[in-house]
This record gives sequence, structure tokens and C-alpha cells, in this order.
Amino acid sequence: MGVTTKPKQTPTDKREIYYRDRVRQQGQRYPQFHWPSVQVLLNLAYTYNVTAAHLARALGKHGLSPSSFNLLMILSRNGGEGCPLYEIGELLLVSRANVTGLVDSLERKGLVERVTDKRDRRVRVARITKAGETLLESLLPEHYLDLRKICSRLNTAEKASLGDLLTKLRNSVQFSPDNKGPGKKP
Amino acid sequence: MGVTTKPKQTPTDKREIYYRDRVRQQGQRYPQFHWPSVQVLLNLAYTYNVTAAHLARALGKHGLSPSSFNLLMILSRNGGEGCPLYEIGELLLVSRANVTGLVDSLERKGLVERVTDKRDRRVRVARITKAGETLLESLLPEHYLDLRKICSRLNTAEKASLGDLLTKLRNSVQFSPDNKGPGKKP
DNA sequence: AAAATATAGTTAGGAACTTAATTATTTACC
DNA sequence: GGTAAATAATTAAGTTCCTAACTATATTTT
Repeated sequence: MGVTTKPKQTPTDKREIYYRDRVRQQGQRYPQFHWPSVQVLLNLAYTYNVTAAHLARALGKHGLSPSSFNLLMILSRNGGEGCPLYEIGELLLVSRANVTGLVDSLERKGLVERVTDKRDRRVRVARITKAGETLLESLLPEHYLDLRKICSRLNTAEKASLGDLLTKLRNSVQFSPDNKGPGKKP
Repeated sequence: MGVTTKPKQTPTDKREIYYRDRVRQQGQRYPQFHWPSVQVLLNLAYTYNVTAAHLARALGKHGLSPSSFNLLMILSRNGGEGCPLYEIGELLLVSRANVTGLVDSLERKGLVERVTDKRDRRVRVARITKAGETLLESLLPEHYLDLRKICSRLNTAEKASLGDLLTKLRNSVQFSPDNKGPGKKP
């Protein structure tokens, strides 16, 4: 190729242009449009996606998805007792059907095992295996270091402030007055 | 059942207990464990999930997923010109294969249409239809109001501060020195 | 101009999720 | 004590994402 003056823009630039235009257009058209609100929510989504993708990539090198990892962490805490599947769902905030699938895949890899509870034969208890413990022990030092590095540009006050603001935002969603709720039917 | 003193705990309490225990255990076991960092990242994930689920529920009432909605918004900005599919992928930060699927589903609903670019016959351009425009116009006022309400407990300074802290965190992930990168193979 | 390379889109297969329906077991009620 | 209701897990079907392989078209190289 010859010597060109092509600017070679990154995808990020396209996104910036797109959002700048959107502000102008939508702001004029819709009186409800409030750029500072839209901006902070876009920022939240973007930041979450970037960090989640980063952590997922690191865990993926050990053959674990983020959910599988979190499930293993829960079982690791409970040790030999294990944890009923329904309780795993509550801790991970996912459906019971999804827990079934996650435990299936971890069981196939030999990282957890299922046992039936003696007292209530409806419930299955998932227990981490020795292999599961070993895997966790091998990846946790790097994982925790990673988390720490991700936050290292924020000082203590900033971390606290970010936590407070996130909590405030979350509460606003969860406990807003007009929360449509589950809309239970009669 | 008789009159009991059972506290009737919500799932949230289980989560709090779980995380409190985890801090103690992991903090002792792993010197790399840094609770303030772990806490702020958990908070980020939790807050994102809550807000995303809230918005997804609202858009779902109109038959749209968040991604479908964003795709429609992109096309709405471009109007009659439409947008090449590869560019949609760059704006939405998703794979081209996923764009194909999203456009498929919106095309089935009659909200967008595909046309082949005359100049480069490799590229397909997606264009929003009249029905798509109408749908957007019907839901945007409520959507923007929703975004605004979600952020209403944060004042102007807090929104700015939250935005800055999120950006700082994101930059730390994206531009950290030891970013393993795509690891291109020779 | 032909061959190699790059780009746009689709297809195929798979993982992580969802809700709704089904099965097994326990608890509550009369 | 037997039936009804609740609870735990699974299955089935569908959605949203992914990567890798494939097809068609354009561009570059020689």
C-alpha cells in the first residue's frame, strides 16, 4: 500500500460519534431525554461489560465460566456439607433450571458431585470434589491479584465512594415507588 | 403451623452471610485477597444486573430485547440510509454472527429490512421500517423517563462523580500494562 | 490478468441463561 | 389418614450471545 493519510479510526470513535449524534437528535425530539442520566447508565453497562469480559477470559483459561467459578466458590465455603441446589440459585441469583445445568457441567468435569439429602429426599446437595478444591487453589491467587489490580487506580476513598454511588443507584431501581413488581395475578 | 419465632429471612440475607464468611475465610487463606476491591466489583456486577434486568423487563413489554432495541436506535439515527451490518456489530460491541441473528429476528417482525449495497455487493445494509419507527416513538418517552427516574436519587455532582469513577475503573482494565491482549499467533 | 489475501455475511454448534411444564417428595388440612 | 398444596429438581423449548468454518465479493500483489 502507498503512503496514505487515512486516519485509521478505532471502533471507539464510531461509538463516540454515534452517541454524540444521538444526544442531539433525541434531546430535541423527546423532552424526557436526560443526557446525564443516559450517560451514566451507558457508562455503567460499558464498564461492567469490559471488566466482566476481562475476568471471564482469565477464568476461561482454567475452563471455567464466571458462573461455574462462583458456584465452586460457594461449595468451597461449605466444604463437606455441600449446598442444596435451590440455595445455590438464591446465592447466584439465577433460576433453578440454570443451576441444574451448571452442576451438570461441573459434574461432568469431576469438579463437583451430587448427593441426595437424607432428611428431605427432594433436595440434591452439590459438594465440591478434591479436584474442584485443587483447581480453585491453583487459580485463586492470580484471580484475587487480578481483582486488586483492576481497582488499583482507585484509592481507598474512591473505592468507597464508587461503592456508595452504585448502591444508591441500585436502591433507586429496586425500591422505587412505582416498581411494577411481579404483578401477581388474582 | 404454630406461632413461631421464625425470622423469615429474605434471600438477600443469605447472600450477606455468604459474603461475610467468604471475606473471613479467603482473607486468611490468600494474601492477594483485598476485600475493598472484591466488594466494589461485586457491587458493580450486582448494580448492573439489577438495572439491566429492570430495563429489559420494560422493553420486553414491547417485544424487544435490549440488543434489539439498541439496534433499532442505531438504525433510527441513520434513517433511510441504513447501516451496514458490520458497523452495527462495532457499535453494539457484538460479533457479526450475532448481528445476523438480531437482524433476522427484527426482520421477521417487520421492524427492519435488508438491502444489498450497490457499490460493494458483500455488504448488506439494514434499514428501519415505518413500523420500526412507530414502535420506537411509542416506547421512547417512557424509556427515557425510566432512565431518568433510575438516576433521580443521584444529584448532578454524584452522577458526574459516578461517571468519572466508572471510567477510571474501565481504563484500568482496558489499558493496564499487563493486558494479555489478543495474543496473536505467528 | 491470475493468484493470494482481506472483508462481509451467513451457518453450525455450543454455553449460559430464561419460563413453563413435569416428576418426586414433603407438609398442611380436614 | 388421605387429599390438596407447596417445594426441589429436572426437562423442554426458546433467546442471546460466542467461536470457527464456510461462501461470496473485493482488493492487492506479482
